[in-house]
Amino acid sequence: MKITSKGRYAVTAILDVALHQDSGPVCLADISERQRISLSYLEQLFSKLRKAKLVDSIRGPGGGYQLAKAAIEISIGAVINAVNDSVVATQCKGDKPCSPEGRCLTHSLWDDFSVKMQDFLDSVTLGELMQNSEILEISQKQNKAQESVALEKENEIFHTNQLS
Amino acid sequence: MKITSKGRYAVTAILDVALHQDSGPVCLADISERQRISLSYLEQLFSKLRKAKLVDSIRGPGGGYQLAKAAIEISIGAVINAVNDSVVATQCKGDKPCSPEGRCLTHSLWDDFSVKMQDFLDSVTLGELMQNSEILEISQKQNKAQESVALEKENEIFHTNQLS
DNA sequence: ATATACTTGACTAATTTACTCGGATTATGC
DNA sequence: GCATAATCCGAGTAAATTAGTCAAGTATAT
Repeated sequence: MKITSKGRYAVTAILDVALHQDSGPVCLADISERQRISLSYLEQLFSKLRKAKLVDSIRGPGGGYQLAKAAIEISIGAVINAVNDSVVATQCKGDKPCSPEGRCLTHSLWDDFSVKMQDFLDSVTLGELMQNSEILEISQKQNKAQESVALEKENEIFHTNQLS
Repeated sequence: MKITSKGRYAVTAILDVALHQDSGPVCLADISERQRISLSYLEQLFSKLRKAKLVDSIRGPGGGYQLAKAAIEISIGAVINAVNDSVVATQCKGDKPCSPEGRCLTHSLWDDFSVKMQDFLDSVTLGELMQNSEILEISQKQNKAQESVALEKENEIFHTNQLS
């Protein structure tokens, strides 16, 4: 399990698909422009996302990518695993302990943690993030609406409501 | 926030200190031998761990490193952050939205996730991992004890208990 | 047909990782 | 005080990874 900017690119890119697929397949050129990720790099990432069955591709004009399942069923962990090359599994496993005293123990401790982290990453889904954001966005819009109303009343409330 | 094998090296190394510091300061040469990490690389890692006030150093013969606080107060997140160079913060923050439509939104979604992950990493401590492992170790010893008993009975139970 | 868009593979600059080397500093025990 | 054990420190480097380019395809809608 590795988490680098490559994973961030993949997650933001697939999130872009999730956010825009209502109006049909999302093509990489659009994602490239919106997210400022190079087209060729997106091609590499989506090739892996497709092989991991996280997105479906539609070729030809008007084509692009769609989520292969509901956003709530796609975990961040799956996206990140998809774009990272399979780990070399340099750690020893439970069955074949590695020789130097103390090493196997720390390995198993790291494995403990590794499993916890994987569980965490698998528990967060694109859908969940999108929901949070919608709430956030709505509340921001509400704030803005209130703000413009508030501006008119500014002088009246300015000194009476500093703590909100 | 980045999670790579560098972080794993740091965590296993500081875990090694935690596991062996009962008998005085733990020197890097011992960690190097036990964990098969090059001495010079350990020096770099512990330089950062020390600057992050996660370990204390004792120089001279018989010296080495000790945890700067209780294992239960040292989070995996702190260890990983300590050894990774400070992130360039290429993402836009809430106050200064980045221009292309859709980009800022996906950035804030990623930030949502980033905060969740940081919280998770901060919630797991060295002490917690060590406790789990002690339980694991004890249960393994018990298993081994049972196994040697079981070996004597092997022929009797071999065909009657395949599914356990 | 033709333009659109995915598909694939080879190649590359920049960055990071993991490591080496050489030395300097500090503390201990004889 | 001197050898030794250990941390400190910085420069340098080969290998790996990242992020990207380029070029040649294939499938499909109009």
